[in-house]
Amino acid sequence: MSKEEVPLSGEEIKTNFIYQEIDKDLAEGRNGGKVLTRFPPEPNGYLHIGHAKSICLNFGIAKHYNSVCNLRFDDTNPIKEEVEYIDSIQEDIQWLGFQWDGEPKYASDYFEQLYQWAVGLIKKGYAYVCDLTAEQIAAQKGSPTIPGENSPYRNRSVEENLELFERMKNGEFKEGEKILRAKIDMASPNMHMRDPIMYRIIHSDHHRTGNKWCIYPMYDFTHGQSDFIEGITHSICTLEFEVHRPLYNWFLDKILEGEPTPAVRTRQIEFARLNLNYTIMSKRKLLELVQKGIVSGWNDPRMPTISGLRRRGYTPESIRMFADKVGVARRDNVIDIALLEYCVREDLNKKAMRVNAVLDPVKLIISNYPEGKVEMMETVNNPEDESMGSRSIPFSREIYIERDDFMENPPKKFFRLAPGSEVRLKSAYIIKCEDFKKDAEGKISEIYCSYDPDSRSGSGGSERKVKGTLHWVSAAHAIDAEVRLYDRLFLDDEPDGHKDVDFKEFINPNSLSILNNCKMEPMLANVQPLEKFQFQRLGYFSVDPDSKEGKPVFNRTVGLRDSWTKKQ
RNA sequence: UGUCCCGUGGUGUAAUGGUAGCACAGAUGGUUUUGGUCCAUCUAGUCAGGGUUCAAAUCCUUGCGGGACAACCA
Repeated sequence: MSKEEVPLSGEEIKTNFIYQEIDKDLAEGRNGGKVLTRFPPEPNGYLHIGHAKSICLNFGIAKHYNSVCNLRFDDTNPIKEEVEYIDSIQEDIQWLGFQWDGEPKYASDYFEQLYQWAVGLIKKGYAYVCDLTAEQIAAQKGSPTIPGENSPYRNRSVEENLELFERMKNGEFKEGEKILRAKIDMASPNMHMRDPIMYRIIHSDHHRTGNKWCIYPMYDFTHGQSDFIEGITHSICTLEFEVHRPLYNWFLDKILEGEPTPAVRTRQIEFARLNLNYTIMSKRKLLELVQKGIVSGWNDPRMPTISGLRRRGYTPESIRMFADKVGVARRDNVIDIALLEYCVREDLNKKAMRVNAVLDPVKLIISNYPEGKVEMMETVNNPEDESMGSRSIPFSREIYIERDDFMENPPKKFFRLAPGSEVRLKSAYIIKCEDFKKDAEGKISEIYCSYDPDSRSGSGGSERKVKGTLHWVSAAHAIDAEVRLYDRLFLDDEPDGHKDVDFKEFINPNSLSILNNCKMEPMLANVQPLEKFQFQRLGYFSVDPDSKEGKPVFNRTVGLRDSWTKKQ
């Protein structure tokens, strides 16, 4: 693939094993040549970059095979699920650039059908009501190496099971008093086949069905059937569900026993979930960060959530590019966060307007430049994209430059400003440092320079080469702005990989630093939330929604690649 | 002492019995009015042993290593 063709999900040739499996199914004539996928989040948290991988995969497959992808909320546990999450999930998927087929679907839409199937399984002798407590069930379940024991309720008559299940549905029992279990094999080497629970009693209102139900189906008795109802051909999920696959197939087999062969029979295919170094991906732990106020919310720019990345300044294109580059396979993986950063730089390099912003300003006075004079300097908006044109920026006698760009005693390869040295002011003149002043604490307070009037950018005399080029803003014209710099949230490359240390122990105390005295060129007074810029020589920055009229707030998405500080 | 899955450069991912390739990361040089971009070059890999074959990363086998599974979560 050439550099010109930015790979986007579903738009280029796929080589991962899932596509190969689908091709195989198609070649064998399965499912009448149809392909239909689904993305099935539980609405119990915000989507994160790991979900983005799954979204790109499922929607990408649909697109590749000229089909569609369903969005289905797996909402079988009213205790954990909230409408806020349903809304955020839809927003995030659409922002990523994908659209599900028709209306969003809900597992709860199928509660009635699921109930009927459960009754059917009881009648066929494949399910029974069990009175054991959670503790008793755990005790008689055995372990991976020790077979379990049968429940004393395992051989209740069909009639009794039917009556009891009906009474469970009618709310005649307390939570935990009774459950419906599948009758499979308590000695199975697969723990999930040891008479798994199909229904439990929960006396909580459900966000969609209200108080209609007080029994709720478990994941295993819901997911495969929901796929089946929707005609999903390939049910793609992560590796930890692999051991559920026999059960997924068992329920469908038993439900379909005695029925005509269906046109579509879903196949579950598992792939390895995404892991990122220096990052946690567990929804439970992300929720903990939110609830304990360690971050400002699910969309804190340090969070690996889609909404966090969006606020940080990531683009949908960059995230899709990332999803393509990490690939899809079955081996455990830990992706270097540098790849994510590469992707957003790659995207923004082509799109972002270059502007001048000085984050840590120090005043520089050009002694031989006339007081009160203002020149408008032409500067190109994006050297990577001529069509973005150019603009004018004001230049005057007093400017701000970056404190880092001056050193009193520079090392040999320092190309910036130092006593007696010359630098180019980007899009303006070459200046020479003549003197500087320090305050009482020994901090540089002012720098004095002379300029070469023949060196104006674009003029004949501008050919002269100097080693360094600095960004700057005219002091009289600069606007004030706030900039938020982010560093990784965790100092350990695998924060939740330590058995004896809680992941919160690794939180980086300096993951956020706020700069309040930044000086920027005038055009940045009027910006819209999520607008993106390259601050010349610094990095990519995105306008935060906290911005106020005349006082913008910028989030640093990612710094530019920097081969200078690396050398230090 | 169980069942299942997985082992390709530092990190990912291709090669599906026929030249181990690509990307990120790292290093070096060139261009440059961003120490950015771009360009060029380099570093570095098939977990180990045995077998099948003209030929094995690929098939078989035995080890070794990693992971998943014992929620009325999904």
